[in-house]
Amino acid sequence: MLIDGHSLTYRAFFALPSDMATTSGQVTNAVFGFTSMLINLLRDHKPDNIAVAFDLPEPTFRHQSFDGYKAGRQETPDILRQQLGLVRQLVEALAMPIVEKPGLEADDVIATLATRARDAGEDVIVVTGDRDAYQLVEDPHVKVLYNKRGVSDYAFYDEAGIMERTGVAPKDYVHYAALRGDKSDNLEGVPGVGEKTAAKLINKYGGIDGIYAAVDEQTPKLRENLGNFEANVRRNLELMPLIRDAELDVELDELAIGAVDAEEVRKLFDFLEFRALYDRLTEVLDFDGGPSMGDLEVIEAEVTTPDTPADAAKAAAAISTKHPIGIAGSLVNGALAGLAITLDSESGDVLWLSADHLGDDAVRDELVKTLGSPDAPVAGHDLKPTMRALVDLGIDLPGFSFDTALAGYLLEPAESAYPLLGLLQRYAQAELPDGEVAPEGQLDLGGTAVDEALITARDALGVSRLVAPMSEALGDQGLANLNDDIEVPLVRVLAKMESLGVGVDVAVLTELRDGLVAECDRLRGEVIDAAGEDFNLNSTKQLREILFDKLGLTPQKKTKTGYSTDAATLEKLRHEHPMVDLLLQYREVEKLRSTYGEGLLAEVGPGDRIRATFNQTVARTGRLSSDQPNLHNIPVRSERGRNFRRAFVAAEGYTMLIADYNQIELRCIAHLAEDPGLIGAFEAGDDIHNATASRIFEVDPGEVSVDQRSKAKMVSYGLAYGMEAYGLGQRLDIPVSEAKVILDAYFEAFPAVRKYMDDTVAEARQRGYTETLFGRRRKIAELSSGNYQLRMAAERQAMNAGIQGLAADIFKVALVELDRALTAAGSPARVTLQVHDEIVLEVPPQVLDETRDLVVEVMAAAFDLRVPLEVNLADGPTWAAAKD
DNA sequence: CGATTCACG
DNA sequence: ACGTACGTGAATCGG
Repeated sequence: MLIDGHSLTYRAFFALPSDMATTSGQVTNAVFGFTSMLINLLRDHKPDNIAVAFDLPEPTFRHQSFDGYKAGRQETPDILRQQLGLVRQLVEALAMPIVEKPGLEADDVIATLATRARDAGEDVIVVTGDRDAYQLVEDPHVKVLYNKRGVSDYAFYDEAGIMERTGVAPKDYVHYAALRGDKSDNLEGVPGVGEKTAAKLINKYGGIDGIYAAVDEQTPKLRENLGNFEANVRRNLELMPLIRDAELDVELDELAIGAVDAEEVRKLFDFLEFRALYDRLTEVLDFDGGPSMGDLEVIEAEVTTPDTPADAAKAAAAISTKHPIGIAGSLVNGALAGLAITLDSESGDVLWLSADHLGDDAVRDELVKTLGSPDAPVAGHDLKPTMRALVDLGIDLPGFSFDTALAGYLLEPAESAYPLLGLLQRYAQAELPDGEVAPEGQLDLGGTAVDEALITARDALGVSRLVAPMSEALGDQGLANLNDDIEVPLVRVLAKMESLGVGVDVAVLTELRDGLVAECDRLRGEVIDAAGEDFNLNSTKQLREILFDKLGLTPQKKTKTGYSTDAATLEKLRHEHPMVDLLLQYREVEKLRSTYGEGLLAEVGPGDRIRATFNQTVARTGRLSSDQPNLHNIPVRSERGRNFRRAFVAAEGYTMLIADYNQIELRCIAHLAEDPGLIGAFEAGDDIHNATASRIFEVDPGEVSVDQRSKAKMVSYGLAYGMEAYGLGQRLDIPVSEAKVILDAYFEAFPAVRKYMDDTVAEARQRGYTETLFGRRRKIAELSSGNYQLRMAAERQAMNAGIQGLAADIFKVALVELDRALTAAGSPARVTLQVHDEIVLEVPPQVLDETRDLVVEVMAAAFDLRVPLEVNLADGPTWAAAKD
């Protein structure tokens, strides 16, 4: 068996997702795929002898044919090149001969070995994803196992197989391929000659010489093409035959599988975290590499359930604060039904406190002393909901120091969820037992079934086991500071914010809702009148039929399911029919009615306050997100929508203080790009859009028109997203050509910005991920995609990640520091909301002035950028106080 | 549950 | 020839 290591590794790389990586960040998709293929080959074909060949360029000078002829190939991505090294290590550890020679490609090595083996009367299987190998099948001893795609899709070709596949005999394959050319090797063939024509010509005339001897017999077009591109064909005919008589420093009888270095294999598979593959390997190769790595330790908890509150208090007092304390809460409607606390993570002792016990004052007092100590290293998995419930009980966790879900997010921000079980398998090689625990007569302990206690206890124990390995993984990736100094402290700040909630004036909200309901009904009637037919205005499908079929309006753009009816489209159709304008009004009012009117009212909780959730592990850039309800998209841009902010009110005896960063993302760009023009403008405190417009349009700052300023503003905003001329044109409603002129002028005026964008993309492509200044990583896999669309989208993500991510990191620091400063000052002011670059506080009017100073000071000092961080302030009885 | 639309930074 | 700005969450329709 002769394996083309290069070709199979390539195939594996492009077949498997490149976000497959070890906990320490090494991408492993190609090695994984190659290893899996290798194991299957050994299992299915049981070769007596084997060799793996790799490409090896000329060490000092470049071979003529290497340069020109491979020039069209895409450069090997870094994350693939690293893996080629790992594949070699793997093959070496498995004691399989590697055959290669400087200046030769793997397929030449294979051709030489195949020829020698054939001459020695051996049967040969060539395994490759390279079609050049077809030419080797001319002898019945040689067969090709051709990797069509992926890691398991092969075709096994003998002579007849090649005939069937290509239409020519293997001995004629080179002539056939010379006509067709080879795109992947950048060899052009003859235009208009494809699979069928090439086979027909070869079979009729025997070969290239025969074809050209009889070229006059062809149709005029074909004759012309054959004539014009004869040079291509002759060159291909020179380059395509594989070298069959290379001098190699191995003999056939050396190609045996040697003694496997069991320890080396074990170490390598361990590093690559190939547990399942290791088991598969031991099944096909006989060696003793120690116990299977697939065996996970099963974590079993020993639960202590105190009988009386007095016992519970005693147990709570005995909680040791020496080692990581894993805790897990059992929540019912946001309230604690029980709390599991690990006592000894080694032995598996876990204390279970039921809701009854938690409600006991003596128990609570002891918990405040132990768990509530700043020295208690409390850890949890997605602990914020539990923490919020504990805050409600008056128990704070100042020693809280680790959250496994949060750590999982920092290590892999692209995951959609971070289940504890998955983290245990991945980072601790352990799992929790499954199955029912108390099938009959479930003991009732303070309102919670005993199996709930056991399940929660296991979670707590699992957490305590994860702290060490996950801390190490964070350290390895340079994420320790981000975790310890920002994300973990932020959990407590957010828990407090969520627990407090934001005040709502239900009367105002109801009035708004009622007004919108009435207006919605009115507009619906008017739209239907104008349309001349009753239909469901909320159905885009029905609306499409009315607009484009019945009324014959001009379609603008298409979606997957038909013509679009979005606002940008309707805007353009306004003049074509009176119903369009009414429909736009309806859309606006209906959105406000349903999402904000009905939606917010449904979320109002005790004390007329809305308590949303601020998710810390959702946004892949490091931002927070908000749900139930989403308080990050309360209307502000339209007059009518802004009214909703009047319904968000300060509590009795408080006033609202709203602080937001001025242009934080643009400032991040200025800092990251180190653009002198941008930095200068911010340092001078200029109106940044005016200053930008002045530079783009080359007019004095005093002469900038309103139109120029708004264009500059749009460019600046689009910048952080990697906007292109087309997008700018769409948004400004100007021709793409004009948009391109503006964009070019921008990059002319701020050259460092373009350089930053280019460098960022290049670096991300090299490493496979982006990194913010704070070390926050985000994998971006598609940067090497062959799909243009995917690749461009990935580039925009890469450009945006560092900017949005830095702004998010700075904001989080500000939030943590502000909470700390307010606590240290014993201030009665409190944070009730955050919206990406805005912090909303409730402040007693007596301390308003000092709080304003404190907030500005803390926010401005959150991070030292090359430009100042400016903070805007506003205050008033409602959230609507802020006016921009 | 995917698709569409639209609210925010 | 195609598609075209990043990141979210909620409401609604319709298969």
